[in-house]
Amino acid sequence: MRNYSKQREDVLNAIKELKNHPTAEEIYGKVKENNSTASKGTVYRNLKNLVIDKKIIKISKMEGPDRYDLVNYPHYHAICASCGKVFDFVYDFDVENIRKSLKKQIGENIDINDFSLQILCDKCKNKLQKNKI
Amino acid sequence: MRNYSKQREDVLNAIKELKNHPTAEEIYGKVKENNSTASKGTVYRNLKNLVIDKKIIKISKMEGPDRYDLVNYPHYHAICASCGKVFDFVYDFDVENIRKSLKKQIGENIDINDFSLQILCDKCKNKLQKNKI
DNA sequence: ATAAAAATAGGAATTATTCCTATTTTAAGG
DNA sequence: CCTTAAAATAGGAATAATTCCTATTTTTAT
Repeated sequence: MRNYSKQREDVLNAIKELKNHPTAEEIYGKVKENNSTASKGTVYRNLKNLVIDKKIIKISKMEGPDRYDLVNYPHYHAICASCGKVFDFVYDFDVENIRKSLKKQIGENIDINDFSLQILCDKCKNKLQKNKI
Repeated sequence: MRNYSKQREDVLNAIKELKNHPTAEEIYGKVKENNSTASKGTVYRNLKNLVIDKKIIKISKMEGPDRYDLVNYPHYHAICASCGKVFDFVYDFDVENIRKSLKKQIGENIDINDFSLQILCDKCKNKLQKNKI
């Protein structure tokens, strides 16, 4: 594993400090607050690299910018399609079996980095019911 | 269930015609090609509504705009964090059990609309190995 | 020590998404 | 069938998010 550049560490540290799924913009802000030289391009590049390296994952919602979260303990995200609320949860997915199944279907021995669930939360379910959407 | 507006159907039809995970822009293009009056705002609004209604799902990658796919048969998506390649796959997730687990953890009886996997495909794994990233 | 490869700064350029207002359409009630 | 309120839309401006570009710096490999 190649050593992280100063800037990549700055990005990772910013996420650690921010907590609660910051956006790229918020991360860039924190990075600058910490007097890192990292430019916006560098932040985006390193967010991608950190995702590839499984240090962080990206959380995408139906609205607003993408968000990022540390991979510090094994948890996943369930994201409401309607209101965008993100629920952290733990679950023991049978990763090995899923990987085998994928191997069979696509012929590749991929690595599984993350699961995410798109859901409808109670509040939104009720509201949609009421509005008959 | 409220009837779909003409425009919402136009958006859904555009996705059906396009196949292969079109972007909002591509969908808007197709919608216009089909002489729908739908504006861009309408396309985005209805993409969200169609996701909430489980007619389509959104696919988010590490780069490029979000993409959409029909929920026509039960399949999920595994997305390479590095190259963005999307693999369709079928898997029998134990939805009921996952839902129960979520109920216990977050106290809500959410609906699960979709699963998605963030992965590293073989090609990218090898390239990263080679480059020691 | 040196050359090649990779990463960065700085910010411009582009692209994606949201938002706004006036208008039109739909739903509900009498 | 009217009437009114709520919801959805058109059109496009405004905003926000992301990518891209060039010159420079840093790292890696030899």
